[in-house]
Amino acid sequence: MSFNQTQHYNVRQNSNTVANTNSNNNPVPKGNVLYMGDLDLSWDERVVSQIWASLGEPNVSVKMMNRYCFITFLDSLTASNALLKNGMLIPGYGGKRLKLNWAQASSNASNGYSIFVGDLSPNVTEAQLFDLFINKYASTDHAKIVYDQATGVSRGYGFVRFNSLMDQQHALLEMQGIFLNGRAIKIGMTGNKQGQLQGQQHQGQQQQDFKVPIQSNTPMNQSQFMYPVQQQPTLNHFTDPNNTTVFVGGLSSLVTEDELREYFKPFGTIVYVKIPVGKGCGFVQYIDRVSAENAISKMQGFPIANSRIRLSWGRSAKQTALLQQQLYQQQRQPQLVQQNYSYVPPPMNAKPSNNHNNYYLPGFQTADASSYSNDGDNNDQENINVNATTNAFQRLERGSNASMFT
DNA sequence: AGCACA
Repeated sequence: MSFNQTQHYNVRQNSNTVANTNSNNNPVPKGNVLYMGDLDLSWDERVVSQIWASLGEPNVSVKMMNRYCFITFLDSLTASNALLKNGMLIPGYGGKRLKLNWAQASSNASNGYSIFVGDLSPNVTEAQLFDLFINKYASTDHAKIVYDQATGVSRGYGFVRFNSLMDQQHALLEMQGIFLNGRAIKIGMTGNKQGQLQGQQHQGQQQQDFKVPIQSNTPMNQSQFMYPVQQQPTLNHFTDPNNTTVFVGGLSSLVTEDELREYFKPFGTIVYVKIPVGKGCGFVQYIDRVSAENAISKMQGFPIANSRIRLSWGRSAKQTALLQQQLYQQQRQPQLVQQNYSYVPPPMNAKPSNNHNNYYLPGFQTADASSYSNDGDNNDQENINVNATTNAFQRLERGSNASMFT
C-alpha cells in the first residue's frame, strides 16, 4: 500500500533536516496538534513547555493526559516540523527521547468510549468481561484484560470499550460493584477524564484485543453474573450519599498527611486525612458529600510529588453500617435472608433495560422477582429496595459528572 | 489499578 507516498503531503518547505527515513506511520496529519508520549511521570505542563522551548518552539500549549500529552502548535506547518523530531533525544532529560505522532481528531468517536474495569478476579477472561457488558450494552465492542508480561497472570484490571457515549456513561453508573467470578468489579474512567479517548496511539504492544462475534455471546440465562443476595439492600460506597470519604490512589510515599490536606483544603471542610503506611494511598474525609464530589472531579489525575493521584470514593464502614441500620428499621421484615453472597441464577426473561429497576447493584436484587422469590407472594420488600436505590441514582445523576465515579 | 482507622 502506498503509505510511503501518502505520508509526505504535509511537508514543510524549509527542511534542511529532512529527507529520508520516516518511512514509518504518520498517516493523516490533523491540524496543529501532536501527541507526545512516553512522558516521565514527574513532568508537568511546565516541563514539557520548557522542553519545546529548548527545541526552538516556545509557543506551544500543552495538555497533559496520563503518561502522554497533546502539544498544540501555532499552525500545522510548525507541527509538521516538530514531528520530524520524533525519536530525537531530549537534551537534558537523561536518555528520554521524543515520542511524537499526530493527535487524533479530538472529537472522534471512532476510537470509542472506554472504561476502566478493576478488581477483577484473576481468572476472569476477556470473553467473560465482554459478555458481561454486551449483555447490557449493545455498543460494547472490546474487552481487554491487562496481563503481566512476564508471568502471563492477569493484573486484575482491564478496559471495556463502547461505540456509544451513552453506553459508556451508563456503564460507569450501572456496572459499579457488579459481581464477576465472585468479586465486585470496580468501574472507572480511563486515563483521561473527558470520557473520550483522544490520542489513542498504537505502540508496539497492540495485543490481541478480544473481539467477539455477536452470535457467540453468552445468552442472558447463562450469564456469568454473580447475583449478590444480602440481608440489606445496601448502597455501595460509590452510591451512598452519606459517604464523604475520598480515596486517594497512586499516592507517592513522599507525601505527608499535612501536605495532602493542603491540596484538598480548597474543596471544603476536611474531617480528617489519613495516609496508611506503605499502601500508596490515602483518605480524605470531608464534612459533606458535595465537597468530596468536587474534590474528586477537580483533583483527578493531579500530580503530587512524582506521581498523579487517582481519586475514588473511599469506603467507610461506619457510614455503611449506619445506613444499613436505617434501612433495616424502615422495613423490619427479616425473611428472604441469605447470609452471605450466593449464586442466584439471573432471571430467565432478563433483558437489557433502561429502567433503573433493573440495575444490578451489590446487595441489591433485581426488581424481577421471578428468579428468587420462592414463596410466590411478593411483599413490599423488593419495592422498598428498588425505591431506595432508584432515589440514590436520581440524586447522583442530578449533580454529577461521570469522573466522580472513578 | 493501591482502601486505614475505629
